[in-house]
Amino acid sequence: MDRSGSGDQARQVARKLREMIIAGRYAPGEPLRQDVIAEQLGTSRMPVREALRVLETEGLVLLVPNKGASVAPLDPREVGEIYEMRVAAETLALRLAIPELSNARIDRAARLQESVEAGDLAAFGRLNKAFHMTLYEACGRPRLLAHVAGLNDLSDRYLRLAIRALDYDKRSNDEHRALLDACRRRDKPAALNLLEQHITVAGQALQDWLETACS
Amino acid sequence: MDRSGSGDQARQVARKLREMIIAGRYAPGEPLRQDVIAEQLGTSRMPVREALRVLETEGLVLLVPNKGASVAPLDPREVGEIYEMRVAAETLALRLAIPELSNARIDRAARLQESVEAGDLAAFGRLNKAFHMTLYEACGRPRLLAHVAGLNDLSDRYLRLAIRALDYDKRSNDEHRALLDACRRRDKPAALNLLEQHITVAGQALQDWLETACS
DNA sequence: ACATTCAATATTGGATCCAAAAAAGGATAT
DNA sequence: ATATCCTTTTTTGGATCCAATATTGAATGT
Repeated sequence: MDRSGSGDQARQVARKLREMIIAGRYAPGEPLRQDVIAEQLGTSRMPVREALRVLETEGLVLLVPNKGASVAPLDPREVGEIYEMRVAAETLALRLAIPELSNARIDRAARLQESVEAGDLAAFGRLNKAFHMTLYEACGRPRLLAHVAGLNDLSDRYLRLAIRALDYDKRSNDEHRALLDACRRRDKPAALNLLEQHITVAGQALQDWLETACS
Repeated sequence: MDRSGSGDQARQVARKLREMIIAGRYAPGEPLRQDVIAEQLGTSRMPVREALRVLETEGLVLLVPNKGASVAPLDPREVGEIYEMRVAAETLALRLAIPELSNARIDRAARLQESVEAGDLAAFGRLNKAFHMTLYEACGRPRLLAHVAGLNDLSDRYLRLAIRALDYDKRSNDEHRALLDACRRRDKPAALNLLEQHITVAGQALQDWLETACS
């Protein structure tokens, strides 16, 4: 098959499963049978087992000895924790990024924001993440960026459920534009404030909706 | 039931390898041969392979397709990034912990600090981590705590190298006592300030020493 | 009818096997 | 002597095999 990753099917399996779980194509709590996945992806169980280990440490899969793997359940009470961590990590990333921001990068982010506003709801998660990451990437901290991306993956699973009900994207657009403006002015305090509010408010709205809707 | 041995050797292997790497018993960059480790730990290669995947996502192991695993190299330039992340994560943890801190927990931390001061240098890393985590655990955020613990593991690899040269532990003791005092007074701003300084200064000293000593 | 026990089944975890890729070593040519 | 090619060895990655554990379901007894 794909020779590009020859010698590394576990990574490919992990990537595919990760996308599927984040996109909600596997239900939370759903058991993940090794042989089923292996057959679906046309490999043996071995790469699947390694992939499941990786996804477990990423927090997307629950792995119980001798019982097997299942999609990590969604717990609305966890949303608060994830968003608290996002505020901490993303404000750090932006703080470190702003002094390094080039106009070209800001323009790139602005174009992504236009795509967000033009795109459909299905693409929102992906484009929204790309917008934020484009700004953060200027900080040049690979480990921090990986951490931010991981938190984004975790929260996207919850966001999917609420995005329609909350008009989440509408609200987000104004804040994104304001953030871009602050970045253009290289106004660090304003940008950090906007970002913190952006994330905090979004997390609060999300958690509120989940807790009322799921009960 | 006998939870200890059966059903999950991969976790045990991961735990042992993790400890070995953090303790510096494997040199940075050293290749990790699957069959060697398997024989040393009395298992087959399979649990070793799964463990290596896990340790790779934790940032302790480098895994190159078809080439094998090696202990993640130490790069002094990375120390700054890790400590920036520690400040963000640990101040968050402490901020959330302080309102929940019981006197019993503070006393427990204080006893750990006494152990730190009494213990030898070899035990410093472990006891120091236990001291901090005891305070943080009151925040009740499992994911955040796991993240903090992971960052601690990463920085301990560097700290090991410099701890003797820097009289790191001496400096640390005063700051720990001051932090305990602030916690006893439930003085959140003071505690957060002390913690931020504690981590930042330690990181700076560590990075400076590494960059001069390694060049 | 219901709970319990025990056999049958399914699924995981670990070991082994095999092929492919990389590394090591040695012969040859310049 | 050195570089290059080719063979041999080592090591990884993936598939398969087997044992141990968990789950299912049926049979039995109350």
